Amino acid sequence: MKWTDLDDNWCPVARTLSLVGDRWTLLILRDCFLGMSRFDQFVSSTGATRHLISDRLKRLVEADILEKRAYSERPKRFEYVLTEKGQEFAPALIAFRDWGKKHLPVRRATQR
Amino acid sequence: MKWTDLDDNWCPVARTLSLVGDRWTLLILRDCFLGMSRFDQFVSSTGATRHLISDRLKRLVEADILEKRAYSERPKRFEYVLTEKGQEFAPALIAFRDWGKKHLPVRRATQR
DNA sequence: GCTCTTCAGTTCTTATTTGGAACTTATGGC
DNA sequence: GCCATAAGTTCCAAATAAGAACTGAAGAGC
Repeated sequence: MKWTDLDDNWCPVARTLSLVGDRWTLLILRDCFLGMSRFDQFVSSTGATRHLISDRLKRLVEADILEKRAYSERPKRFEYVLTEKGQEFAPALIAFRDWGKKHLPVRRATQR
Repeated sequence: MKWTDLDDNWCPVARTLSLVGDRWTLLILRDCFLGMSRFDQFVSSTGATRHLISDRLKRLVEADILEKRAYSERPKRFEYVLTEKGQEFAPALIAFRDWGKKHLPVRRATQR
């Protein structure tokens, strides 16, 4: 079964996962909440390949979670900003952050 | 970059994702919160392959999010139950559920 | 005893997705 | 003319997942 097949699952958690339940997608959203909006920012911040970022941004725009808009006409340059639907995803990321802070402390250099 | 490389990222969201930022892992956790605990239950409930479930359960046990314990000695049978660390992941799933309920309504048969 | 069923996996081969790096296109600056 | 920047796309190799069949231990029914 493919993960996109979850999009009409009875469970709202599964439907949500079919759309954003992927590390890179969630990292892109995190970046948006941190104020980033441009392609190359996402690439360097997440460490994902350009290919992946390109694909995930397309999905997010299609799902109306991000909006792609031109901030420059010549040369053509775009930025991605959270829609209201996207903004409302904040509680999920906050829950991830809090859980990570509590249960996954950063390992120190001495422990590596 | 591989996703497991996120485990010592400065960002708690990224660290959390390196552990559970994968659809099947999150679906397994959802099932645990719904009261499921056995291998075949996870397989049929999530629709993932047995291979995947096997792999993800191993990770979750290793991360101390689930505990594997025998509920029968002869024949050997196991169940997987949430640890306290796992229990505390609930807010994230609740956020996913609420967002999905609000923004991703189930499509009806007539629309397919 | 023999066959069927359940559970908790493992193994196998094939298909899909990712990773990594280079290339493209449009423009601006020096 | 040459280099840089932004936002992608293209290519091939490597890693991961899909799907189905197989294993092993035991119990239930006949």
